[in-house]
Amino acid sequence: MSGIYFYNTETNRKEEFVSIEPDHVRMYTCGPTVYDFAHIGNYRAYLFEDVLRRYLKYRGYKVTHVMNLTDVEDKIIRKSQEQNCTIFDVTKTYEAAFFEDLDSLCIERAEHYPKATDHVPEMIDLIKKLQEKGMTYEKDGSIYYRVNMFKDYGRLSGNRPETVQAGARIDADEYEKEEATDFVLWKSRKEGEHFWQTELGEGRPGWHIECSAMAMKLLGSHFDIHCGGEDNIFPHHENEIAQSEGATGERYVNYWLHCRHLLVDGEKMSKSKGNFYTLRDLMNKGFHPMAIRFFIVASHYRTPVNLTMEGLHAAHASWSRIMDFHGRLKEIMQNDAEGRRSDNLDEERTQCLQRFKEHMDDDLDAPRAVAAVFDFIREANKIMDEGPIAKIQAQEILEALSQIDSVLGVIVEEEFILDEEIERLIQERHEARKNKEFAKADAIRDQLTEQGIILEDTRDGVRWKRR
RNA sequence: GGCGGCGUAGCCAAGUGGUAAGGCAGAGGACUGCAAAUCCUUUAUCCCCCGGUUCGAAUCCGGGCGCCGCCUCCA
Repeated sequence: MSGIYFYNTETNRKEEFVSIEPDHVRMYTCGPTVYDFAHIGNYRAYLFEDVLRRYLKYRGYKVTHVMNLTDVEDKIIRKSQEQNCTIFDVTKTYEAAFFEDLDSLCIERAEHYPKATDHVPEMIDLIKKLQEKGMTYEKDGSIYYRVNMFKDYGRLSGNRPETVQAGARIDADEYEKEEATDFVLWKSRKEGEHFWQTELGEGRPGWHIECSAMAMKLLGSHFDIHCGGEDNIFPHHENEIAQSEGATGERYVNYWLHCRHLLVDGEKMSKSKGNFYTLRDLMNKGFHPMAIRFFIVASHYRTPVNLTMEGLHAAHASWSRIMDFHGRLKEIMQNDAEGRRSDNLDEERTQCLQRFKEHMDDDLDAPRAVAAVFDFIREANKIMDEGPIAKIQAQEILEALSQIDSVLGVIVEEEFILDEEIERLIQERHEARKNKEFAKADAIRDQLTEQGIILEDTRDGVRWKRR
């Protein structure tokens, strides 16, 4: 059987994935800077990574996944100064919000969420290693990485140091460095800023160093996969390679996977354009988090996704189709009647699972994998329309669906109870229908629809679901 | 200026040499008291444009046009 293929940013090719340790994948993904609520574009990256880790598990790997939390950085410091509080007061709020959002989106927890502020000693060690190798220089108490000392610089992004300088914007950093491409490893203390007292002096770490230090601490100096949004390719990940490999002399990461940005109405999200959405904003507009998840998860991670309200509505409809199918099977399981077994259905189920795997193996081609699921749903519905199927078969399909959903993560098993008032209305409508008082029955149905409860009359009685 | 990516129906989106998946929306039909759900039929003579290679290209090559991202701390 063929293996899994991923598009590696470093080689610009799809490559067969081979883990360093058999059956175990070690991956690092760049997490949020907890200075504000994350927006839906940020979650695209986390959702892509979630599907990646879920799929690796689906394919039998044990996954050790590390996602960092950047909790010391310019914007955090600025906010703490404005609000006259510590950086920790700022970060704890948004960190909590971040985890709440992960739960809303059914994003699985990574194995580790290291924070930068907890790993200053590790960063210091790494910087010292680079110093010993003569790859750094100091200016006014700050320490810089000398990019020219790393001959492989530019391997990932294709930006060679000499071309970066050509047309790049003028360095806006307040710190002094020799070459435009050099970057700061350690920032000397500034008045009013949070700082650490260390053997490198008083100051705080630069941004890139935290990922190298924490990744290598938790995953080793050479691991399998590193992910992030496309904007991380340069300079962040390029610099991570330079730091890590510069210090260890070993290869840092085998596969670099990056997702494209999520656009809003064709444009990059920004506060000034007013097209900036947090997950909470979209939920307040009435979108179910699973519809939002489906919208993103069913797109290909290497294609820019354009978020529109129309698109979200379509995603909700598609997701409902899956949920309806799931509900239909659950209902069969609960019915007393026993149906017949359909060989065709077995065939369709097997084929669906096979196609799902085949497409996900091909660089996580979710659009095609999802199409296979819809094909199956249509065929299965057709067979079930012809007559009841055997319970055991419904059970098998539910199991297949659950396997697929262990990757997509969009099926919610909510066993919620209707409150008495609604229960009473449904009963009242039932009576009205029996007496052919259709106007009254329809009025009740409309009323419940407004409350988000949809009624469907079937041969076996009324069925209800949430919008 | 440098690096990378994209351009397929009303919308979203697959397809990288063999004659256009899938979802949403729309239209018609079956079912229904009416709906909903479900099923059936239907919706691109054609894949941004122009050349070229080929028996054959949306798919490869060359040249345009348009759009997006990155180029120092934004996923």
